[in-house]
Amino acid sequence: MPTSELIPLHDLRSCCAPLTRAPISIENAESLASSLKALADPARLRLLSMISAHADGEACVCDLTEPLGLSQPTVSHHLRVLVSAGFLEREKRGTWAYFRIADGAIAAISELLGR
Amino acid sequence: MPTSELIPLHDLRSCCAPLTRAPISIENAESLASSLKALADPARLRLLSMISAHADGEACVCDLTEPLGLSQPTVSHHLRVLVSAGFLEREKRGTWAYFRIADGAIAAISELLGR
DNA sequence: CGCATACATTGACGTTCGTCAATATCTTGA
DNA sequence: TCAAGATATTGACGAACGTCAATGTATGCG
Repeated sequence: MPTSELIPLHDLRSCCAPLTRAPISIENAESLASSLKALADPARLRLLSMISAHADGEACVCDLTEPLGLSQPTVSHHLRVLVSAGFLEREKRGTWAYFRIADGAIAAISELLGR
Repeated sequence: MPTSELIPLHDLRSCCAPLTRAPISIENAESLASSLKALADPARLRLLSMISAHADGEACVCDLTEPLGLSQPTVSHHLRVLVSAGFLEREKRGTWAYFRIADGAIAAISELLGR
């Protein structure tokens, strides 16, 4: 099963109105739910937090595995989910894969929910 | 299994800093993930949207079942999840149960994520 | 009281999810 | 070219989730 690509967060943002104004469409509800689902896990929230608090705003898997307390495959899995959802960007430099927060991604969700 | 009560959203709000500043604690990550999980479902997002767009900002189960396209027990289930998470308030009037958006609930999540 | 209506609860079922051990792939350096 | 290290993928397993049919509970009305 290929990593199913989620709808880009920018598309969510372009959706008509805040959640609480007019009835959301089924398609938009599914898109937003997918994005929220990617965020709705303690390990992934901690990963986002750890990465953005890390030096230079980036971190490799090896920086994250031990402090998170999960196995390396599990960490890779969570990072992949976050990249697919558009919350992280991945850059391979040498043997290492560096992850950083995708600019504006979290703000997009935030705006969609609130006002 | 008794409806497990989630940490009140206000407590989430009081948490130290935005997600992207300092490493979030495990406890806070779990609280926030629980709240997000309650939101991360298409049916529940549509319910929130339909309720706040409904006349007087409130709706009963019977208003929601048919437009949502799910069975009455399923709708009740989703509403219970949203009430438990603090996104909805429930008021029983006669035979009907009226639901409305809990003031500031969504904004609390929104603020926690963004900026 | 007894029936109808509105909603909640229970129990079951298939699906999705989080996790790990094992293994595969890729990159660097000797 | 080979070995070592970093990351990704696969496969398996139990837990949690979304859904419904069936049933339970409570409220209002004759």
